[in-house]
Amino acid sequence: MRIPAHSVCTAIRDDIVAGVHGRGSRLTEEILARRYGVSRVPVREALRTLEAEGFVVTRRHAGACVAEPTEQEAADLLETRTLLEPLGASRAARRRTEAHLKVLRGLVRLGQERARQSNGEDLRPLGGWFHETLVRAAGSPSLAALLTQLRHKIAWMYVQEAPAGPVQHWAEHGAIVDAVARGDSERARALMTLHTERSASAYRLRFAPGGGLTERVRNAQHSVNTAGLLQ
Amino acid sequence: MRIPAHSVCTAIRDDIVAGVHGRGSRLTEEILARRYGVSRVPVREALRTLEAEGFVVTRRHAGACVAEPTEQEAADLLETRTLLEPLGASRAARRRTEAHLKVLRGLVRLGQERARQSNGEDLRPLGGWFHETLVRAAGSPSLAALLTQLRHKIAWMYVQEAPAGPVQHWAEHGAIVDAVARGDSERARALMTLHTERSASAYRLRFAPGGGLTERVRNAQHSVNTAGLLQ
DNA sequence: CAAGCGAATAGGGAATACCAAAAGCCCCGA
DNA sequence: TCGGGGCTTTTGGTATTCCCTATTCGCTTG
Repeated sequence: MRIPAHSVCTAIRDDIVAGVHGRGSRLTEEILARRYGVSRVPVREALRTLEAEGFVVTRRHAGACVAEPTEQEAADLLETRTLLEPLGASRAARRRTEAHLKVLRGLVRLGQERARQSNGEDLRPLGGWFHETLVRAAGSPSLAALLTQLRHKIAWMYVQEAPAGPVQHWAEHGAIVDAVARGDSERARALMTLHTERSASAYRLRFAPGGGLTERVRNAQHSVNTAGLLQ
Repeated sequence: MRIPAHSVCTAIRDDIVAGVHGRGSRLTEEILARRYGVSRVPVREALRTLEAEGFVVTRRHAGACVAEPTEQEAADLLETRTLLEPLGASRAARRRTEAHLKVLRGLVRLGQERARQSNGEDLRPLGGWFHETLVRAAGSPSLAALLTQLRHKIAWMYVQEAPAGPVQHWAEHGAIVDAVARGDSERARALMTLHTERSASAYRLRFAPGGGLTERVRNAQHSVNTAGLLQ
């Protein structure tokens, strides 16, 4: 599986989010390098980036492991998003361009259509794109980076159940875009607050809600992962 | 100036915040390596980290430059902090340990003392330590990392004027710690909201508020920096 | 037999050398 | 004066090497 070296970071992150590298599993530079078909240096750079993003933890001379966020951290993640997403919406209402509006309206149109017909899984990525473009319309790269990181982590720790009312869900998206189009930043913020609070209930923790995995099981999983990497 | 290679990242970040590497100035790997007395590899890793943190921007095959945040981004930074700091306070109220409380009370005691006597600059770091320990008491490493990054960036882009009423300022700190000690998360959040909103007015943008520096001046500064690096 | 200590090993941290490719520049010519 | 082409600089990436530390396994000893 040879991968362009400059996107090793994305590849590893995706694999972590997808569960290929399990929580707490060891990330050996040599093995990663072979797995993605690059040398150790790009791997190390990627690991530094992922460490800064909070996906891996490193101890000096002891290498990198996939992080093991607690239930508390996972909860904070959702709450952080419910705080920042409205900020993005309000900023977007002030700074959006016509091009942004066009894309947003297209996404909403598509989403509402599909929500009415197929309540299937194919509108999950649409929701992601919607929020992604919205925060980009806010014209603040750092805020956008923050929120995309948050979404990545949330996708990692939570499994998003099919939203209870997809039509309602996308109606809210539409209302937000309307407020953004009118430049009504306060209404956009309020609507987004409601929206994120409502959709937060559709997220369920991925790992055992009780107390996490035992050491025995963790080590077993680790062996499995290592074996898989060596194939 | 030989520096342990594993802290090159911190060194560069500190230099950026301190203004040694000016906004938009070029960061050549070779020069950085010589400046900090390490080889290119640690420098490259550090640059990846700093890129993830938003302090530098890189274009493929065109190297790294110190970022040039717009006025908008700077404003968003302050607003983001006023949103996240209260979250940290409320979490701290639920999760703080006795050890945390002890340190916080000590800091407040010290700060209030110095605020009464010398309204000088020596209580600036105290404020930083206070907020730092408070967010660590929240027991959420990711939230703590987020807020420390925010503080670094704010220190980079803003010059903090001596707070108008240091006594009042530290009285608010005391009230927050009291709420945290009682486990009253909602009151801690509310107090912190007030506190951050109030202190936000003490920050003034570092760079020219009009339209930034001209290309001419920027290049001149760049030469100066380069000369300084080569000494 | 248990517990603790020490040696062996594996893996990360770092330096160095080297190459390819892309970007930026500088100069020359139209 | 402006545009294009070649040259140089610098980055991206690989390979190799050395050193150092954490871990682990086994041995010794109580």
